[in-house]
Amino acid sequence: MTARDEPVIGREGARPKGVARRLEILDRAIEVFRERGADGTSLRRIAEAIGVSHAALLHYFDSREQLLVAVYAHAEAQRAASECTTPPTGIDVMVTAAIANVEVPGLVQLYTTLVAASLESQSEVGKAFFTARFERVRGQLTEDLRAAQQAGTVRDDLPAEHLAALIVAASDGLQVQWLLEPSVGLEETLRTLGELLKPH
Amino acid sequence: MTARDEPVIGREGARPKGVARRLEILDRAIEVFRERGADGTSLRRIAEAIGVSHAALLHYFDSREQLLVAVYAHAEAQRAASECTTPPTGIDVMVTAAIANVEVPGLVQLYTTLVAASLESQSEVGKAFFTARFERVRGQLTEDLRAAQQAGTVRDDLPAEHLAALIVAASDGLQVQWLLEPSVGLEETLRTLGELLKPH
DNA sequence: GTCTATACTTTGATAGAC
DNA sequence: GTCTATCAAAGTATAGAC
Repeated sequence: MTARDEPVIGREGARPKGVARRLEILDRAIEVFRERGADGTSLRRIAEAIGVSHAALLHYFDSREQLLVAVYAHAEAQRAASECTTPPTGIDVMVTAAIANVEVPGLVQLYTTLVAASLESQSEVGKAFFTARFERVRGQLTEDLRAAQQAGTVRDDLPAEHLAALIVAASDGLQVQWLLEPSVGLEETLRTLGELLKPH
Repeated sequence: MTARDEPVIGREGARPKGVARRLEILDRAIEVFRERGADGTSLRRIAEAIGVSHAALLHYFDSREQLLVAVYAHAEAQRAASECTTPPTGIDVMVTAAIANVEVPGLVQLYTTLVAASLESQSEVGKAFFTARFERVRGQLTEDLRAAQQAGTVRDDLPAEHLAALIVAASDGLQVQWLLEPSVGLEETLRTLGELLKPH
């Protein structure tokens, strides 16, 4: 996935100038999250850190949730773009992604918060974004796993779709457990999942 | 786990009468969640549904988060108490628990929201509750798995602690994926995880 | 001990001026 | 395109009635 594929979250009919300013705001917002985490991320605090009014942010994003989703999507796209070489096996992708996520605690916190918010019935953008994201990640992982099954590196007696969903779920869930209790051992536990997937 | 073991979330020095009223409030709050989900669960809405002022709720609970954590803890304890017979194998426990959870969407939503909130640095009660809960569930599951490993029903070439953390993470993560996209197949995927755990 | 009334502060969101 | 002004709602805290 390259940055070119990044879906534009927010105003659809944005002008080029507006798009540039939007990206500028997103970049600065990501910096804010990296520095201070995802704790006091009200519209006013973000706006203050960027140097504009909170109403200005709502000029580019229809709601606070839309801004936060755009921030997460942008950060994810940036990280994906920085990885030029895509590792072959699916489990390694998730391991390295989880490790990279956890090195920026604010992002995991933001991700978890947004996923939880997307479960609420009011959430429109969040539900759409994460539904699509889960489907995309599971789909990609399923392909990788199927190839690995044919190559003989992953056991082929279980459906790849299930394994893909399990990997995503385990990765998400372990990151949360690790944030609450670092002794869980994120990397080792994910590698144990990798062992589980190997053929007999 | 019986209801007797339920930790008292909230005021420590509560009198018997206060405890009774507290439980009454919790019972009614759970009803509210069952009926309307966890969408518009502000203190004022909950209070209105119960028939008291929102300030009255804060007489029994120090904060909104404390009330919500108590609601979840109470609902979990109720459900645990209703299961008299504890299934032997660890994976089945998680499967049935996940199925039961998902039948009350509001509870999963509440759980996910509270876990996300507990990651914030301000969260005190939430962080304490979920850290303890994860440790307790992982510990119990680790014991079950170790017994199953010695009985030969679970492969013993991988550490039980890792498997326990994986089961919890997969269960939590899959419930979220299922809520966003029911076609994921919560039960089947969890049973596939059970297959992964079987010895060669 | 229990609860209502009330006020304070912050929040997301909107409207309109420049 | 950006701001100020303003609003309604929310969490929180206090005072006092019973």
